[in-house]
Amino acid sequence: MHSITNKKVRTTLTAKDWEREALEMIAGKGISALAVEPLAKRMGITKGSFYWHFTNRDALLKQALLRWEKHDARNLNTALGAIAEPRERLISFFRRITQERLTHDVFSSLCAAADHVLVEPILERVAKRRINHVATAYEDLGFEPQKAQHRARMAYSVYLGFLQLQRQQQTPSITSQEFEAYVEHTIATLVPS
Amino acid sequence: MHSITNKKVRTTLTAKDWEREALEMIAGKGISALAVEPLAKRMGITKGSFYWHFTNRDALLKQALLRWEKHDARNLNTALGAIAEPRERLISFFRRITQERLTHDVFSSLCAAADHVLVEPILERVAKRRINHVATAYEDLGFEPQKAQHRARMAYSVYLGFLQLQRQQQTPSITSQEFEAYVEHTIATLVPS
DNA sequence: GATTTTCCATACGCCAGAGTATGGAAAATC
DNA sequence: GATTTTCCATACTCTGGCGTATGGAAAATC
Repeated sequence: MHSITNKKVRTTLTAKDWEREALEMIAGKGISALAVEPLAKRMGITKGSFYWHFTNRDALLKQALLRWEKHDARNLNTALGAIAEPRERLISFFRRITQERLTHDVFSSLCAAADHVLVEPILERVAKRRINHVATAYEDLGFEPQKAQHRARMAYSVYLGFLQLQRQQQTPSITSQEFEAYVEHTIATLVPS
Repeated sequence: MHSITNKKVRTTLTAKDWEREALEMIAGKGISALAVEPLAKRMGITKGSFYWHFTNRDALLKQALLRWEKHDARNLNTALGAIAEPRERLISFFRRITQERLTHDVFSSLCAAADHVLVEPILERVAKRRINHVATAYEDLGFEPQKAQHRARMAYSVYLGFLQLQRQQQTPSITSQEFEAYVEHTIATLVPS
């Protein structure tokens, strides 16, 4: 009944498989490209399967987004929450821009569809979570709560703006030293030494 | 032959009229909603007219985008280039975020479609133009060219991030004093006194 | 081993939007 | 005032994606 989670062996698909593939699709082509027939083709299967696992397209989207959000929240707490030194915590937050390809590509695609009914609440929660995370780091650095909140929102804006520029290819090559210099500059002006 | 540019009188439409309406549509519903039949309906007319003025949908989009870009470039030079004091020039740049509804709504919609083939080059040129504008302001403030460029890119990122947050309704009400405090904070950290 | 349940293939109907074809009215031109 | 151009309406076709209906094979259950 339950599928064997082996590779190579063609086994029956689960809803989780569809959600994973959906996120891949979103990361690559954006949420508007998340169509069930093309998705099925990518998985070497037909629609028939999909509509057995999900009631409709939005159901898949909803589930996939929730899965992504959980992953992101967990990510924030483990990878970043563990760092004690607040300055390091902030820097690591910005460094993460270049890590975790899939997760960030999905996020970038979601930002591009911020007005979508199913996407908006996700982005809202994620933003609140992340900004608060950064804000506490600033508080640990001695900022008063209000200032910390402002600075955090601003830092997060820089992050969002960076993603935007990345999508328009206005960002210097990610490996170049020019990019490194830029990152150094923004860190220097955003987190006080 | 040429239509009378009077109001009230139902006159024949021009390509310019279509472009204007297209920009309104883009500002309101995004570029993916720029469909010719709905657009025609909004103008109280039918497709037949459209395909007389344009060869296809992309032709309209292209023209509308070019028109918008020109307006934006002109806007940058007149409204902002006139300000002598560099600090004021920068501040005014950020203030403009809340001005010029239509122009900015269009820009916001374009950012959401940054990966579109026709949109990307526009955003690229506009970004380069705006960032350079800000960079020279920073240079006038005494920044060395490299630092000025970095700071400008960062400032522009803040602007883009703000637009993003605005699209996800994560921005405090535009009229509230909380918002004013936030703006003051970002200005304070972005432009040195 | 017969039956039920799980999972998927195939074949449909439906709809929105793109683009085409054609005709016709009104205005401009002669 | 006859003719040509402009500009638009109407009526199609075509495509892609959504969702449904139904049948069938394989696996699980009895």
